[in-house]
Amino acid sequence: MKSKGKVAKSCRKPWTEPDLDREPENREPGTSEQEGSEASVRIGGSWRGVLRGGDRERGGGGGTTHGLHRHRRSHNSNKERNVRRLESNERERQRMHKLNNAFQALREAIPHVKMDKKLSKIETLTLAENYIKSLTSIILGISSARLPPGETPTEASAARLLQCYQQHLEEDGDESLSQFLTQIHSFSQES
DNA sequence: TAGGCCATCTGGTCCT
DNA sequence: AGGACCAGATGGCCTA
Repeated sequence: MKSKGKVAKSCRKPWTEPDLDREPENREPGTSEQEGSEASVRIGGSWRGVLRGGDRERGGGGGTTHGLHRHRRSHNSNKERNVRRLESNERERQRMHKLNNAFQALREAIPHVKMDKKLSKIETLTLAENYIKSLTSIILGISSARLPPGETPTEASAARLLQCYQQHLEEDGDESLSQFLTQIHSFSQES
C-alpha cells in the first residue's frame, strides 16, 4: 500500500524561499555536509531520497556533475533561485498539459467500449498498442494477397508499411497520419 | 476506507 | 547556461 499520510493538508505548498537563518531542516541536496552520501532531505514538508544519478541508464556526463551543480547554485541568490524554480514549475506544468493533450487525442483516436468512462493513461496506451497491432495485422493480411510469390508478408509488407508511413511523416508533418489512413483505406478497397 | 489515478512540485541529468 | 526530460514524492479526488 502506498503511503498516503495526510498529515498536513498544505504540505505541497508552492516553492518558497528557504530561511537560511534557521536550522537546516529544509536544506536541499548539495547544501548539506552529507553531500554525495545516500541521504534523505526534507523538501516542502516531505522526505526525499537524493541518490538518483547513479542508477540512471542514460549515461553520459553524469556522475561528476554533483559538485558542479552545487557550486553553480551557491552563486545564485535565493531570490534568483526562487524565480527560477517558479519558472521551471510553470514550464513543467505546460509540458504535462501538452502530454495530457496528446493522451486525449490518442483516446479519441482509438475505439473503446466504455464511451461514458474516460480511459486512464495506462488503459489508453494499452488499447492503442492493441489497436495498432490489430490494424497492422489486417493490413499485412490484405497486402500478403498481393505479394509476388515467395515474398513473405512479415518482411516485405511490414517494410513497405513502415516506409510509406515514414515518407508521409517527412513530407506532410501533422497531416501524415490521416493521409496514411486514407491510403490504407483505398489500398483495402483495391484488394 | 483502501486503492487507483492524477496533478503538481522538485532536483538530477541530458541536450542544444 | 538554460530548457527539456525524467522519475520520485505527496496530497487530493473518486470509486468500489
